[in-house]
Amino acid sequence: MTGLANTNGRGNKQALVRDEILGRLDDLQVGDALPSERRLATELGVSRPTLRAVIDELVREGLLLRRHGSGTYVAEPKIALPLTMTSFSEDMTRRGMRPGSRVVDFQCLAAGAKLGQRLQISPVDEVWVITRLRLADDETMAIEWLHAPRRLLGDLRREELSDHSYYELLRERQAITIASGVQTIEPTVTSPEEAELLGVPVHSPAFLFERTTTSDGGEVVEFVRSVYRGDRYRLVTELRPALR
Amino acid sequence: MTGLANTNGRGNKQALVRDEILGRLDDLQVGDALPSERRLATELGVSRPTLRAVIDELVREGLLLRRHGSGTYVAEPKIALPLTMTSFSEDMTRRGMRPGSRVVDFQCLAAGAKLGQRLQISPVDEVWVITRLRLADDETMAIEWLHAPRRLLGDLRREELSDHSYYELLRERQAITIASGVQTIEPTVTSPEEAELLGVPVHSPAFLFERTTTSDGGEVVEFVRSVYRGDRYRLVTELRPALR
DNA sequence: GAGCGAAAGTGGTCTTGACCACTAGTTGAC
DNA sequence: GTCAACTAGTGGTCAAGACCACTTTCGCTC
Repeated sequence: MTGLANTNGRGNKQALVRDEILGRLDDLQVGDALPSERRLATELGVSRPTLRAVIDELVREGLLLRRHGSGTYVAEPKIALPLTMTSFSEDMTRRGMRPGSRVVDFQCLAAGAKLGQRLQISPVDEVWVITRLRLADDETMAIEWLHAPRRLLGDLRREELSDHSYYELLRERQAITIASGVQTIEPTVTSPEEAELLGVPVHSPAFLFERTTTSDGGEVVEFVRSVYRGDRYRLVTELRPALR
Repeated sequence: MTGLANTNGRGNKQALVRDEILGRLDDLQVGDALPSERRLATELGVSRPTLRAVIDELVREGLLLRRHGSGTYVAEPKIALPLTMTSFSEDMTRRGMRPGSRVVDFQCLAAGAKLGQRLQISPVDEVWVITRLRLADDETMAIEWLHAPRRLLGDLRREELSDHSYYELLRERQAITIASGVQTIEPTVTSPEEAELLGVPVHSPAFLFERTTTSDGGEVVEFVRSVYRGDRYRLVTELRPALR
């Protein structure tokens, strides 16, 4: 899935160490201990402060946890919590800001196992992956990666993306109407690639949104992953009467 | 407002430096430059890596921004974005987890200017400030600071807080019914105090919730500030038909 | 076998120093 | 007045090292 890599070719030692540690995490269970910092630093050929900086990141991201005097351990996964939301453009307009959107990349790929599962298609089926920036008053506020089964859109030209929303294209081409969806929101920190696109420092607090949307015929029509700047964003919820 | 301090008496150099910089920020405008790192380090009597660690935090929190080769500047404030939400206990129960709540502190204070404004009372009016932990299966998931005008609750005993929700107390004592509210959600990182209460490392990603709730008579009955663990939480939204 | 103290191991904090990469300001030539 | 080159300033990355504080393990004694 594009947008997830945290080593965007800069190849500095921190990035390389991070890759290495993430690779090792694949082979570990929750609760397993990593080698000690001194040992890992030696093994990976970096200084201990450099290693610690990377482990600091992974701890902040909830992947690792440290215990003073004991060790560094693989952390436990997350819990879900529900709520609802309106669209970016609508919100920006309501705030007297001019919403904008810019496609920075789009390509067609085989779905693969994970994305195939999310979209409920075969892993070999093709998927459009569209990378867009969401702007308000010409400032980048969010990055969005839209994944849509190719069979729903057929061949696609960049101009079509600029001139129409995905939902409009679905309606026009396939007579498909959006019915419902599920979205998750997590706090995160920006990767180097995300930081560059958003114009913020690396490892800044941010919102990570992931949304799976279903048509009224019951099929999954998109999976969207977005990163919203935490320095320029907060969510506001209108609370309903008879709060529990 | 309790819970905001990020130096909980540990008094290490990073905490002291952080206080000092935050103090200086009070006198600066958005866009103003801080003194250079080398200069600040000398002025504050710390090493440059130590200073940088603190500035890293403040950058992550969206208070400062750095430009390579240019300087460190006061960052711009945030934008709002709306949505809605259900209660902690309800969610935990739905997930097959046992919700719990524990009062760790409660005291009566004069509101002060800021809190007075939020609660629409005089700054000299008294306010109950109740600090609670929210637990699921005996693990702390969130910290909550409830601020309520004293005149709504009168004198309060700890057992009353444990045996009743605030809303029940309002109904019983004042015949007040909750009508609506506004809540904001931001990504943040945990302070040392919050980290200790939550049992997570300092500067871990977390959700910061702030909620102001109004009765059907139109008066503000509470201001609540909560920090939810980002490593054990994500928000899930059910999206409505006809997404815009 | 249990308990206690010491040692060894762990993470946490800080310093000094070096060097890289970027930006902004200054100066000189045209 | 403009432009290019240079310099000085900025942040960014990394290393080596020391020492503190906590936890775990081991060895010895009872």
